[in-house]
Amino acid sequence: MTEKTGPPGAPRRMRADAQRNVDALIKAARAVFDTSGVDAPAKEIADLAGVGVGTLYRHFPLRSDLVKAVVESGIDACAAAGPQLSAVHEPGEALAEWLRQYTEFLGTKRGLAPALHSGDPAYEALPGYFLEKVGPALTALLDTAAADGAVRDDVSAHDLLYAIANLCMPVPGEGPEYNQRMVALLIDGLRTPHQGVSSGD
Amino acid sequence: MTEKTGPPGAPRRMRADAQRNVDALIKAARAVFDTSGVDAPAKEIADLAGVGVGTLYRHFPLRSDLVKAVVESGIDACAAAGPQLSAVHEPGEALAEWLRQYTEFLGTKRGLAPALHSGDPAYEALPGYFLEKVGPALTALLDTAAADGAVRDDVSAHDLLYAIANLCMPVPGEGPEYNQRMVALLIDGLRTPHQGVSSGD
DNA sequence: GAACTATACGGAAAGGCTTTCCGGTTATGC
DNA sequence: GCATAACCGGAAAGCCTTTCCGTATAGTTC
Repeated sequence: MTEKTGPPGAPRRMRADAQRNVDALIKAARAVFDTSGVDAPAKEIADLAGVGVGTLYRHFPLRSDLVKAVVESGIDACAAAGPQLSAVHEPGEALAEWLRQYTEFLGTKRGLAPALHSGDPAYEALPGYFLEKVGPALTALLDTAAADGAVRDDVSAHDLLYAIANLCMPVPGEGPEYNQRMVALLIDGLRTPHQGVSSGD
Repeated sequence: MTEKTGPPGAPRRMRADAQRNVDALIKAARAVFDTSGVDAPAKEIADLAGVGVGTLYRHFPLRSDLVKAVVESGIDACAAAGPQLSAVHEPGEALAEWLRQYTEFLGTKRGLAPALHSGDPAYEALPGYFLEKVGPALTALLDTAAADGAVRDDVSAHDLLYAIANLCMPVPGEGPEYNQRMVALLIDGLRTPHQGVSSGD
Protein backbone atom coordinates (compact mmCIF):
# COMPACT_ATOMS: atom_id res chain seq x y z
CA MET A 1 0.00 0.00 0.00
CA THR A 2 1.22 3.48 -0.67
CA GLU A 3 0.25 6.16 1.79
CA LYS A 4 -3.27 6.35 3.08
CA THR A 5 -4.34 8.97 5.51
CA GLY A 6 -1.10 9.76 7.22
CA PRO A 7 -0.27 7.92 10.42
CA PRO A 8 0.05 10.17 13.46
CA GLY A 9 3.26 12.14 13.24
CA ALA A 10 3.91 11.27 9.62
CA PRO A 11 5.92 14.09 8.07
CA ARG A 12 4.26 13.88 4.66
CA ARG A 13 0.71 14.05 3.60
CA MET A 14 -0.46 12.83 0.22
CA ARG A 15 -1.70 15.42 -2.16
CA ALA A 16 -5.45 15.33 -2.66
CA ASP A 17 -5.36 14.62 -6.37
CA ALA A 18 -2.87 11.85 -5.79
CA GLN A 19 -5.18 10.17 -3.32
CA ARG A 20 -8.02 10.54 -5.74
CA ASN A 21 -6.00 8.88 -8.45
CA VAL A 22 -5.02 6.02 -6.22
CA ASP A 23 -8.66 5.36 -5.49
CA ALA A 24 -9.60 5.63 -9.13
CA LEU A 25 -6.84 3.23 -10.06
CA ILE A 26 -7.89 0.59 -7.59
CA LYS A 27 -11.47 0.87 -8.72
CA ALA A 28 -10.46 0.73 -12.38
CA ALA A 29 -8.19 -2.21 -11.71
CA ARG A 30 -10.98 -4.13 -10.05
CA ALA A 31 -13.20 -3.53 -13.06
CA VAL A 32 -10.56 -4.40 -15.60
CA PHE A 33 -9.54 -7.51 -13.69
CA ASP A 34 -13.12 -8.66 -13.81
CA THR A 35 -13.42 -7.91 -17.49
CA SER A 36 -10.09 -8.72 -19.05
CA GLY A 37 -8.42 -10.69 -16.30
CA VAL A 38 -5.46 -9.79 -14.15
CA ASP A 39 -3.11 -9.93 -17.10
CA ALA A 40 -4.69 -7.00 -18.86
CA PRO A 41 -2.12 -4.38 -19.91
CA ALA A 42 -1.46 -1.66 -17.39
CA LYS A 43 -2.44 0.93 -19.96
CA GLU A 44 -5.98 -0.36 -20.05
CA ILE A 45 -6.31 0.26 -16.35
CA ALA A 46 -4.67 3.66 -16.52
CA ASP A 47 -7.00 4.68 -19.34
CA LEU A 48 -10.09 3.60 -17.47
CA ALA A 49 -8.92 5.49 -14.42
CA GLY A 50 -8.28 8.51 -16.61
CA VAL A 51 -4.59 8.77 -15.78
CA GLY A 52 -1.34 8.00 -17.57
CA VAL A 53 0.69 4.89 -17.02
CA GLY A 54 3.30 7.00 -15.32
CA THR A 55 0.81 7.79 -12.62
CA LEU A 56 -0.15 4.19 -12.24
CA TYR A 57 3.43 3.16 -11.72
CA ARG A 58 4.11 6.06 -9.43
CA HIS A 59 1.59 4.69 -6.97
CA PHE A 60 2.04 1.01 -7.68
CA PRO A 61 5.69 0.57 -8.61
CA LEU A 62 5.12 -3.05 -9.55
CA ARG A 63 2.19 -4.26 -11.47
CA SER A 64 1.63 -6.79 -8.74
CA ASP A 65 1.23 -4.00 -6.21
CA LEU A 66 -1.98 -3.07 -7.91
CA VAL A 67 -3.22 -6.62 -7.74
CA LYS A 68 -2.31 -6.70 -4.10
CA ALA A 69 -4.25 -3.54 -3.44
CA VAL A 70 -7.33 -4.96 -5.09
CA VAL A 71 -7.10 -8.20 -3.20
CA GLU A 72 -6.55 -6.48 0.10
CA SER A 73 -9.75 -4.53 -0.26
CA GLY A 74 -11.56 -7.80 -0.89
CA ILE A 75 -9.92 -9.36 2.11
CA ASP A 76 -11.02 -6.56 4.34
CA ALA A 77 -14.60 -7.09 3.29
CA CYS A 78 -14.32 -10.78 4.05
CA ALA A 79 -12.81 -10.16 7.43
CA ALA A 80 -15.66 -7.91 8.40
CA ALA A 81 -18.23 -10.59 7.69
CA GLY A 82 -16.78 -13.06 10.20
CA PRO A 83 -17.94 -11.76 13.57
CA GLN A 84 -21.20 -10.71 12.00
CA LEU A 85 -21.99 -14.24 10.89
CA SER A 86 -21.07 -15.86 14.14
CA ALA A 87 -23.38 -13.44 15.89
CA VAL A 88 -26.33 -14.50 13.80
CA HIS A 89 -25.81 -18.21 13.19
CA GLU A 90 -24.85 -21.14 15.35
CA PRO A 91 -21.19 -22.23 15.19
CA GLY A 92 -21.29 -24.89 12.49
CA GLU A 93 -23.56 -22.83 10.30
CA ALA A 94 -21.52 -19.70 10.75
CA LEU A 95 -18.35 -21.49 9.74
CA ALA A 96 -19.92 -23.09 6.71
CA GLU A 97 -21.49 -19.87 5.58
CA TRP A 98 -18.36 -17.88 6.12
CA LEU A 99 -16.37 -20.35 4.07
CA ARG A 100 -19.02 -20.18 1.40
CA GLN A 101 -18.65 -16.43 1.14
CA TYR A 102 -14.92 -16.70 1.14
CA THR A 103 -15.11 -19.21 -1.68
CA GLU A 104 -17.39 -16.95 -3.61
CA PHE A 105 -15.05 -14.00 -3.29
CA LEU A 106 -12.12 -15.95 -4.59
CA GLY A 107 -14.06 -17.83 -7.23
CA THR A 108 -15.72 -14.82 -8.75
CA LYS A 109 -12.58 -12.87 -9.41
CA ARG A 110 -11.40 -15.28 -12.01
CA GLY A 111 -7.78 -14.94 -12.79
CA LEU A 112 -7.04 -13.62 -9.35
CA ALA A 113 -6.46 -16.94 -7.72
CA PRO A 114 -4.02 -18.04 -10.40
CA ALA A 115 -2.12 -14.81 -10.06
CA LEU A 116 -1.93 -15.20 -6.31
CA HIS A 117 -0.55 -18.66 -6.76
CA SER A 118 1.71 -17.83 -9.62
CA GLY A 119 4.72 -18.12 -7.38
CA ASP A 120 5.50 -14.46 -7.89
CA PRO A 121 7.26 -13.45 -4.68
CA ALA A 122 5.28 -10.24 -4.75
CA TYR A 123 2.24 -12.12 -3.60
CA GLU A 124 3.87 -14.11 -0.88
CA ALA A 125 3.06 -11.53 1.72
CA LEU A 126 -0.58 -11.51 0.76
CA PRO A 127 -1.64 -14.73 2.41
CA GLY A 128 0.06 -13.45 5.52
CA TYR A 129 -2.04 -10.35 5.38
CA PHE A 130 -5.05 -12.47 4.72
CA LEU A 131 -4.28 -14.71 7.64
CA GLU A 132 -3.75 -11.76 9.89
CA LYS A 133 -7.06 -10.25 8.89
CA VAL A 134 -9.38 -13.23 8.76
CA GLY A 135 -7.32 -15.75 10.67
CA PRO A 136 -8.64 -14.74 14.08
CA ALA A 137 -12.20 -14.75 12.85
CA LEU A 138 -11.85 -18.15 11.27
CA THR A 139 -9.97 -19.52 14.25
CA ALA A 140 -12.78 -18.41 16.49
CA LEU A 141 -15.33 -20.06 14.26
CA LEU A 142 -13.30 -23.23 14.12
CA ASP A 143 -12.76 -23.36 17.86
CA THR A 144 -16.37 -22.87 18.64
CA ALA A 145 -17.40 -25.47 16.10
CA ALA A 146 -14.78 -27.88 17.41
CA ALA A 147 -15.90 -27.40 20.99
CA ASP A 148 -19.36 -28.14 19.74
CA GLY A 149 -18.04 -31.38 18.32
CA ALA A 150 -19.05 -30.27 14.84
CA VAL A 151 -15.60 -30.42 13.30
CA ARG A 152 -12.27 -32.08 13.96
CA ASP A 153 -9.59 -30.14 15.74
CA ASP A 154 -6.40 -30.98 13.88
CA VAL A 155 -6.86 -28.52 11.04
CA SER A 156 -5.84 -24.94 11.54
CA ALA A 157 -7.31 -21.78 10.11
CA HIS A 158 -4.10 -21.41 8.20
CA ASP A 159 -4.45 -24.84 6.62
CA LEU A 160 -7.99 -24.22 5.68
CA LEU A 161 -7.50 -20.76 4.27
CA TYR A 162 -4.85 -21.90 1.86
CA ALA A 163 -6.54 -25.12 0.94
CA ILE A 164 -9.74 -23.32 0.09
CA ALA A 165 -7.87 -20.65 -1.80
CA ASN A 166 -6.46 -23.46 -3.88
CA LEU A 167 -9.80 -25.12 -4.38
CA CYS A 168 -11.08 -21.80 -5.67
CA MET A 169 -8.80 -21.90 -8.65
CA PRO A 170 -10.89 -21.78 -11.77
CA VAL A 171 -11.29 -24.97 -13.73
CA PRO A 172 -11.69 -24.62 -17.51
CA GLY A 173 -15.04 -26.21 -18.18
CA GLU A 174 -16.58 -25.35 -14.84
CA GLY A 175 -18.12 -22.39 -13.10
CA PRO A 176 -17.88 -21.22 -9.51
CA GLU A 177 -20.42 -23.83 -8.43
CA TYR A 178 -17.80 -26.44 -9.04
CA ASN A 179 -15.46 -24.72 -6.63
CA GLN A 180 -18.24 -24.44 -4.08
CA ARG A 181 -18.93 -28.13 -4.40
CA MET A 182 -15.31 -29.08 -3.86
CA VAL A 183 -15.02 -26.80 -0.89
CA ALA A 184 -18.09 -28.47 0.51
CA LEU A 185 -16.37 -31.80 0.06
CA LEU A 186 -13.36 -30.56 1.96
CA ILE A 187 -15.59 -29.32 4.71
CA ASP A 188 -17.18 -32.72 4.98
CA GLY A 189 -13.67 -34.00 5.48
CA LEU A 190 -13.29 -31.45 8.21
CA ARG A 191 -16.31 -32.88 9.89
CA THR A 192 -14.85 -36.34 9.86
CA PRO A 193 -13.44 -37.29 13.25
CA HIS A 194 -9.80 -37.87 12.40
CA GLN A 195 -9.86 -40.76 10.08
CA GLY A 196 -6.47 -40.59 8.40
CA VAL A 197 -6.00 -41.66 4.83
CA SER A 198 -4.79 -45.18 5.23
CA SER A 199 -6.35 -46.28 8.47
CA GLY A 200 -8.42 -48.80 6.64
CA ASP A 201 -11.96 -49.64 5.69
CA MET B 1 1.98 -31.92 -30.35
CA THR B 2 3.87 -31.48 -33.57
CA GLU B 3 4.61 -34.48 -35.71
CA LYS B 4 5.66 -37.70 -34.09
CA THR B 5 6.39 -40.81 -36.02
CA GLY B 6 4.09 -40.43 -38.96
CA PRO B 7 0.63 -41.98 -38.83
CA PRO B 8 0.05 -44.68 -41.44
CA GLY B 9 -0.39 -43.11 -44.85
CA ALA B 10 0.88 -39.71 -43.78
CA PRO B 11 2.40 -38.03 -46.81
CA ARG B 12 5.21 -36.36 -44.89
CA ARG B 13 7.91 -37.76 -42.77
CA MET B 14 9.79 -35.62 -40.33
CA ARG B 15 13.39 -35.14 -41.09
CA ALA B 16 15.69 -36.99 -38.74
CA ASP B 17 17.43 -33.96 -37.34
CA ALA B 18 14.10 -32.26 -36.77
CA GLN B 19 12.87 -35.18 -34.69
CA ARG B 20 16.09 -35.15 -32.75
CA ASN B 21 15.66 -31.47 -32.01
CA VAL B 22 12.11 -31.92 -30.86
CA ASP B 23 13.22 -34.55 -28.39
CA ALA B 24 16.11 -32.42 -27.21
CA LEU B 25 13.79 -29.48 -26.71
CA ILE B 26 11.31 -31.38 -24.59
CA LYS B 27 14.09 -32.77 -22.48
CA ALA B 28 15.71 -29.37 -22.12
CA ALA B 29 12.38 -27.80 -21.28
CA ARG B 30 11.74 -30.31 -18.53
CA ALA B 31 15.14 -29.53 -17.03
CA VAL B 32 14.77 -25.79 -17.31
CA PHE B 33 11.26 -25.86 -15.91
CA ASP B 34 12.58 -27.70 -12.87
CA THR B 35 15.44 -25.28 -12.47
CA SER B 36 14.14 -21.87 -13.41
CA GLY B 37 10.41 -22.47 -13.45
CA VAL B 38 8.01 -22.49 -16.35
CA ASP B 39 8.50 -18.80 -16.98
CA ALA B 40 12.11 -19.15 -17.96
CA PRO B 41 12.90 -17.38 -21.25
CA ALA B 42 12.57 -19.50 -24.35
CA LYS B 43 16.16 -18.75 -25.18
CA GLU B 44 17.37 -20.58 -22.11
CA ILE B 45 15.63 -23.72 -23.25
CA ALA B 46 16.83 -23.36 -26.81
CA ASP B 47 20.39 -22.89 -25.60
CA LEU B 48 20.28 -25.96 -23.40
CA ALA B 49 18.88 -27.98 -26.25
CA GLY B 50 21.63 -26.64 -28.46
CA VAL B 51 19.31 -25.04 -31.01
CA GLY B 52 18.22 -21.53 -31.89
CA VAL B 53 14.96 -19.98 -30.76
CA GLY B 54 13.77 -20.14 -34.32
CA THR B 55 13.91 -23.90 -34.14
CA LEU B 56 12.11 -23.95 -30.84
CA TYR B 57 9.26 -21.92 -32.23
CA ARG B 58 9.19 -23.92 -35.42
CA HIS B 59 8.25 -26.99 -33.44
CA PHE B 60 6.30 -25.34 -30.67
CA PRO B 61 4.66 -22.29 -32.20
CA LEU B 62 3.42 -21.10 -28.83
CA ARG B 63 5.46 -21.15 -25.73
CA SER B 64 2.64 -22.98 -24.06
CA ASP B 65 2.93 -25.79 -26.59
CA LEU B 66 6.22 -26.69 -25.04
CA VAL B 67 4.74 -26.71 -21.57
CA LYS B 68 1.97 -28.90 -22.85
CA ALA B 69 4.44 -31.35 -24.31
CA VAL B 70 6.28 -31.61 -21.02
CA VAL B 71 3.14 -32.08 -19.02
CA GLU B 72 1.80 -34.69 -21.36
CA SER B 73 4.83 -36.85 -20.85
CA GLY B 74 4.28 -36.59 -17.11
CA ILE B 75 0.65 -37.48 -17.49
CA ASP B 76 1.49 -40.59 -19.44
CA ALA B 77 3.68 -41.78 -16.61
CA CYS B 78 0.90 -41.22 -14.11
CA ALA B 79 -1.61 -43.04 -16.21
CA ALA B 80 0.58 -46.08 -16.38
CA ALA B 81 0.73 -46.39 -12.61
CA GLY B 82 -3.06 -46.75 -12.19
CA PRO B 83 -3.77 -50.34 -13.21
CA GLN B 84 -0.52 -51.41 -11.63
CA LEU B 85 -1.57 -50.13 -8.23
CA SER B 86 -5.02 -51.58 -8.33
CA ALA B 87 -3.48 -54.92 -9.13
CA VAL B 88 -1.32 -54.87 -6.03
CA HIS B 89 -3.48 -53.12 -3.41
CA GLU B 90 -7.07 -53.41 -2.32
CA PRO B 91 -9.49 -50.81 -3.71
CA GLY B 92 -9.37 -48.17 -0.99
CA GLU B 93 -5.64 -48.42 -0.64
CA ALA B 94 -5.06 -48.33 -4.35
CA LEU B 95 -7.12 -45.20 -4.70
CA ALA B 96 -5.41 -43.45 -1.83
CA GLU B 97 -1.98 -44.41 -3.03
CA TRP B 98 -2.70 -43.40 -6.59
CA LEU B 99 -3.93 -40.03 -5.47
CA ARG B 100 -0.84 -39.69 -3.36
CA GLN B 101 1.41 -40.25 -6.34
CA TYR B 102 -0.64 -37.92 -8.45
CA THR B 103 -0.32 -35.27 -5.78
CA GLU B 104 3.39 -35.78 -5.67
CA PHE B 105 3.75 -35.40 -9.41
CA LEU B 106 1.91 -32.12 -9.43
CA GLY B 107 3.46 -30.83 -6.26
CA THR B 108 7.03 -31.49 -7.25
CA LYS B 109 6.95 -29.62 -10.51
CA ARG B 110 6.49 -26.29 -8.81
CA GLY B 111 5.38 -23.61 -11.15
CA LEU B 112 3.66 -26.08 -13.39
CA ALA B 113 0.39 -26.19 -11.54
CA PRO B 114 0.09 -22.40 -11.53
CA ALA B 115 0.76 -22.29 -15.24
CA LEU B 116 -1.82 -24.94 -15.92
CA HIS B 117 -4.36 -22.97 -13.97
CA SER B 118 -3.33 -19.62 -15.31
CA GLY B 119 -6.47 -19.46 -17.39
CA ASP B 120 -4.42 -19.46 -20.56
CA PRO B 121 -6.73 -21.07 -23.11
CA ALA B 122 -3.74 -22.98 -24.42
CA TYR B 123 -3.91 -25.24 -21.41
CA GLU B 124 -7.61 -25.83 -21.46
CA ALA B 125 -7.22 -28.92 -23.53
CA LEU B 126 -4.69 -30.39 -21.17
CA PRO B 127 -7.02 -31.47 -18.40
CA GLY B 128 -9.09 -33.12 -21.09
CA TYR B 129 -6.08 -35.07 -22.16
CA PHE B 130 -5.37 -35.85 -18.57
CA LEU B 131 -8.89 -36.99 -17.96
CA GLU B 132 -8.81 -39.14 -21.02
CA LYS B 133 -5.59 -40.78 -19.92
CA VAL B 134 -6.11 -41.30 -16.21
CA GLY B 135 -9.87 -40.83 -16.01
CA PRO B 136 -10.69 -44.45 -16.73
CA ALA B 137 -8.15 -45.68 -14.21
CA LEU B 138 -9.42 -43.37 -11.51
CA THR B 139 -13.02 -44.09 -12.37
CA ALA B 140 -12.34 -47.78 -11.98
CA LEU B 141 -10.70 -47.20 -8.62
CA LEU B 142 -13.55 -45.01 -7.48
CA ASP B 143 -16.22 -47.44 -8.63
CA THR B 144 -14.60 -50.34 -6.89
CA ALA B 145 -14.15 -48.36 -3.72
CA ALA B 146 -17.73 -47.10 -3.88
CA ALA B 147 -19.09 -50.59 -4.42
CA ASP B 148 -17.06 -51.57 -1.40
CA GLY B 149 -18.80 -48.81 0.51
CA ALA B 150 -15.51 -47.12 1.18
CA VAL B 151 -16.35 -43.83 -0.50
CA ARG B 152 -19.41 -41.87 -1.49
CA ASP B 153 -20.65 -42.10 -5.05
CA ASP B 154 -21.57 -38.55 -5.97
CA VAL B 155 -18.10 -37.38 -6.82
CA SER B 156 -16.72 -38.11 -10.25
CA ALA B 157 -13.18 -38.81 -11.33
CA HIS B 158 -13.36 -35.51 -13.16
CA ASP B 159 -14.30 -33.63 -10.01
CA LEU B 160 -11.56 -35.23 -8.05
CA LEU B 161 -8.85 -34.82 -10.62
CA TYR B 162 -9.35 -31.11 -10.82
CA ALA B 163 -9.89 -30.58 -7.15
CA ILE B 164 -6.69 -32.36 -6.31
CA ALA B 165 -4.82 -30.56 -9.02
CA ASN B 166 -5.93 -27.39 -7.32
CA LEU B 167 -4.97 -28.59 -3.89
CA CYS B 168 -1.53 -29.31 -5.29
CA MET B 169 -0.87 -25.69 -5.96
CA PRO B 170 2.20 -24.64 -4.05
CA VAL B 171 1.69 -22.53 -0.97
CA PRO B 172 4.45 -20.04 -0.11
CA GLY B 173 5.54 -21.11 3.33
CA GLU B 174 4.74 -24.77 2.92
CA GLY B 175 6.22 -27.81 1.26
CA PRO B 176 4.56 -30.67 -0.58
CA GLU B 177 3.58 -32.33 2.71
CA TYR B 178 1.07 -29.59 3.18
CA ASN B 179 -0.55 -30.42 -0.13
CA GLN B 180 -0.56 -34.09 0.77
CA ARG B 181 -2.26 -33.31 4.04
CA MET B 182 -4.98 -31.26 2.40
CA VAL B 183 -5.58 -33.90 -0.21
CA ALA B 184 -5.96 -36.37 2.63
CA LEU B 185 -8.56 -34.09 4.16
CA LEU B 186 -10.47 -33.99 0.91
CA ILE B 187 -10.33 -37.75 0.72
CA ASP B 188 -11.79 -37.99 4.19
CA GLY B 189 -14.59 -35.88 2.84
CA LEU B 190 -14.95 -38.36 0.03
CA ARG B 191 -15.41 -41.07 2.60
CA THR B 192 -18.21 -39.21 4.29
CA PRO B 193 -21.61 -40.56 3.29
CA HIS B 194 -23.19 -37.53 1.68
CA GLN B 195 -23.50 -35.04 4.40
CA GLY B 196 -24.02 -31.77 2.57
CA VAL B 197 -22.68 -28.52 3.89
CA SER B 198 -25.71 -26.96 5.45
CA SER B 199 -27.80 -29.95 6.40
CA GLY B 200 -25.95 -30.19 9.66
CA ASP B 201 -27.72 -31.09 12.91
C1' DG C 1 -5.23 36.86 -4.22
C1' DA C 2 -0.63 36.13 -6.45
C1' DA C 3 3.75 33.91 -6.41
C1' DC C 4 6.48 30.05 -5.08
C1' DT C 5 7.76 25.29 -4.40
C1' DA C 6 7.34 20.60 -3.91
C1' DT C 7 4.57 17.00 -5.55
C1' DA C 8 2.32 14.62 -9.04
C1' DC C 9 1.16 14.04 -13.92
C1' DG C 10 1.50 12.26 -18.72
C1' DG C 11 3.48 10.19 -22.18
C1' DA C 12 7.74 9.06 -24.53
C1' DA C 13 11.90 6.14 -24.13
C1' DA C 14 14.19 1.91 -22.41
C1' DG C 15 14.52 -2.95 -21.65
C1' DG C 16 12.98 -7.71 -21.95
C1' DC C 17 10.43 -11.54 -23.83
C1' DT C 18 7.66 -13.89 -27.21
C1' DT C 19 6.91 -14.65 -31.90
C1' DT C 20 7.93 -13.95 -36.94
C1' DC C 21 10.93 -13.87 -40.97
C1' DC C 22 14.45 -14.87 -44.09
C1' DG C 23 19.07 -16.07 -45.99
C1' DG C 24 22.05 -19.87 -45.25
C1' DT C 25 22.64 -25.04 -44.24
C1' DT C 26 21.92 -29.85 -44.38
C1' DA C 27 19.41 -34.16 -44.98
C1' DT C 28 17.34 -36.95 -48.50
C1' DG C 29 16.29 -38.84 -53.27
C1' DC C 30 18.08 -39.46 -57.83
C1' DG D 1 27.69 -35.91 -56.51
C1' DC D 2 23.72 -32.82 -57.41
C1' DA D 3 19.21 -30.87 -56.95
C1' DT D 4 15.67 -29.82 -53.91
C1' DA D 5 13.04 -29.06 -50.15
C1' DA D 6 12.96 -29.13 -45.24
C1' DC D 7 15.22 -27.14 -41.46
C1' DC D 8 18.28 -24.09 -38.86
C1' DG D 9 19.90 -19.85 -36.50
C1' DG D 10 19.67 -15.53 -35.22
C1' DA D 11 18.17 -10.90 -36.37
C1' DA D 12 13.97 -8.03 -36.59
C1' DA D 13 9.19 -6.95 -35.11
C1' DG D 14 5.72 -6.33 -31.71
C1' DC D 15 3.85 -6.04 -27.17
C1' DC D 16 4.23 -5.07 -22.19
C1' DT D 17 6.23 -3.53 -18.08
C1' DT D 18 8.96 -0.17 -15.95
C1' DT D 19 11.74 4.20 -15.91
C1' DC D 20 12.53 9.08 -16.83
C1' DC D 21 11.88 13.83 -17.27
C1' DG D 22 9.76 18.18 -18.72
C1' DT D 23 5.30 20.19 -17.56
C1' DA D 24 1.20 21.16 -14.78
C1' DT D 25 -0.91 21.86 -10.39
C1' DA D 26 -2.12 21.56 -5.32
C1' DG D 27 -0.82 23.62 -1.20
C1' DT D 28 1.48 27.30 1.19
C1' DT D 29 3.11 31.80 2.27
C1' DC D 30 3.00 36.70 2.06
